[in-house]
Amino acid sequence: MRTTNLYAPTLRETPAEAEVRSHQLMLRAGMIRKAAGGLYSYLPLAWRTIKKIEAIIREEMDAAGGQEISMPILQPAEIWQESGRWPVYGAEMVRVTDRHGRQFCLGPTHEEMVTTLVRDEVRSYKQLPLMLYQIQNKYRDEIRPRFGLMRGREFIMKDLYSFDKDEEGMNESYKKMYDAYTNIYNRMGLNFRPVEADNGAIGGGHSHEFTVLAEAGESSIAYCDTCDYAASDEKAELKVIKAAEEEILPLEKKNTPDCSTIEMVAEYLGLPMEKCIKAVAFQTDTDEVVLCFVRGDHEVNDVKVINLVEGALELRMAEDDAIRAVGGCPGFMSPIDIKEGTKIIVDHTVMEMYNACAGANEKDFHYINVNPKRDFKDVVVADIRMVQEGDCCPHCNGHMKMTRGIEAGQVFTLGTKYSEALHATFLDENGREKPMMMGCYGIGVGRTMAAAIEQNNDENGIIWPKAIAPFEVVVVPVNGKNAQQMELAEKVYKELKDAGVDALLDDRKDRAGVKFKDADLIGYPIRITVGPKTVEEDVLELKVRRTGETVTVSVGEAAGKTVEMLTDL
RNA sequence: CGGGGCGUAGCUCAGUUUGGUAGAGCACCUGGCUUGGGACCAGGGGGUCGUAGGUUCGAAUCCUGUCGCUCCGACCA
Repeated sequence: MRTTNLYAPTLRETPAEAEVRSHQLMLRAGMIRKAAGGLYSYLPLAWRTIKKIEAIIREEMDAAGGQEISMPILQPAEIWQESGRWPVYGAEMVRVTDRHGRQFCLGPTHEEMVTTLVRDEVRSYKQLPLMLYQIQNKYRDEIRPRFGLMRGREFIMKDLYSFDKDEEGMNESYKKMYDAYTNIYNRMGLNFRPVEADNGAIGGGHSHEFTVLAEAGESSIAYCDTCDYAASDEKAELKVIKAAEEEILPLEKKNTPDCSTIEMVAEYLGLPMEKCIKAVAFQTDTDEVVLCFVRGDHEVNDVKVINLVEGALELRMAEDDAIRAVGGCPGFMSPIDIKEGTKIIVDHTVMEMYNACAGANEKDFHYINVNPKRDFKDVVVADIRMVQEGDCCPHCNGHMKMTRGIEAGQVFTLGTKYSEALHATFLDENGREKPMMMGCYGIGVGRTMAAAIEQNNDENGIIWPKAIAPFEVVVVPVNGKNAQQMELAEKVYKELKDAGVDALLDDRKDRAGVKFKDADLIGYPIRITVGPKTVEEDVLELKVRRTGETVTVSVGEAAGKTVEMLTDL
């Protein structure tokens, strides 16, 4: 490919609409252009990278036993009604009506489609396991599309669905996909972590998010500095923290005027925050009040709370009246003296505290010498706190660190949620009808590209990992109007192509600076410069984008040396 | 959907406070000159100032509606 024949309009300045690095750089490098909010055209450079990412995904999916298919994007409402998701999916689903008044949607995901595809053909356990995947556009009418390709309304996604005859098989399929994903992200050269994730409403089973580590990431993850434990902050398990044993003192009420926050109480009474008990009151979607208590220096993790409250789908902060109705006093709450039957959840670390301070359920009063084991009645004890940097790892003696990441892929087991709803059943060895055990495994392709840029850039532009670079090497003749330089550049370019290198020749007649700036911006892993010295002394320069390292070789050695350097990158 | 910000040339933005002939840099076209890090000189093309209405002798500028973009929040791959 030659630059004069490549549609890659680079921008010297950063368009105002782009906030994050990957978005800015993709626009500047002439990779993408916006059609409307959350909708983008992929120009040749971006599309080459997308195809390289897809190729890696395909190889690993196929190697793991997956078979590629393609299912409709436009999907009939019926199958969604059958699974029960037509009404619940909400405004996020793009719905369309055809000329006959039939309803359809643009698929936000393909569980219904693939399950109905399989149920009509698979009858016997002998036809299982089965793994089908596709790389397809998906549609979600996001409330707020943002960050360029990171959160669009139309996005490219690889989705694989596994069908097994039993749980054991499903777990095997899960393991295969987990390993395949690990290979995929390793091959792309990305720094990532498989992170234990909360799969909330989707139901039990395993779930990992493959998170590319980057500061601009939307998800906050916690990982152990010693073992390989990593989890989303919402999911991270926490050990009980034992407090030093103390003599148990009698409960005492203290006047604490206007001390409605932990900081104020702690300061007023001269106690450290970890001697106080923090109260947070929630109300469920059915208006049940749930009182939660954690140590003063901790935070409540509402996802853990939701999972503990039967039937609750969401929580909001409780209204003051609702708190009073169960005997609590906003700002001065404790589990003591709360109306019987009220749901009270106490973090397991709180139960280990001695002579702590907690609200007295009366305005401007707190109790001191609260001893939860003695004083708390009818409470649920559980892990409900949010992980913090420095917490002990639940699996080893290490400590937790926090970082941010971009969720680029996710794997989870579905069990029989869709196979039951859509009657995807088979006959087992004993002739009994059973629903298939399913799993689903997604990779956001465009998001992965954005994540790669987010993780690999500097002030001059993108620094592509070679496996997904739009071109591996760019050959730049310093003076495009100098026939001798052009001739040598052509020669090097041809030798690179012959050696199997994915090369680009910058044959523009622009000044050298323009071509160098573009090369840095677009981020080709290696740049080969052909200049006057090449003509006069038979030497040219190979420059590594990431390190800035340059080596000088003869024209004849160029292709061989490039191949060698690419191998080491 | 709640809360901020912004819509003026292809891009980045000035001009809006205090109403009076539409601006700059970059990009683009022509010619010259130049060629190892986004040159230089000369000439040129390009905007119903998002849109609809109102106030005014006169509106990019003031008022109202509306559309779009963007950031934060709730939601999510």
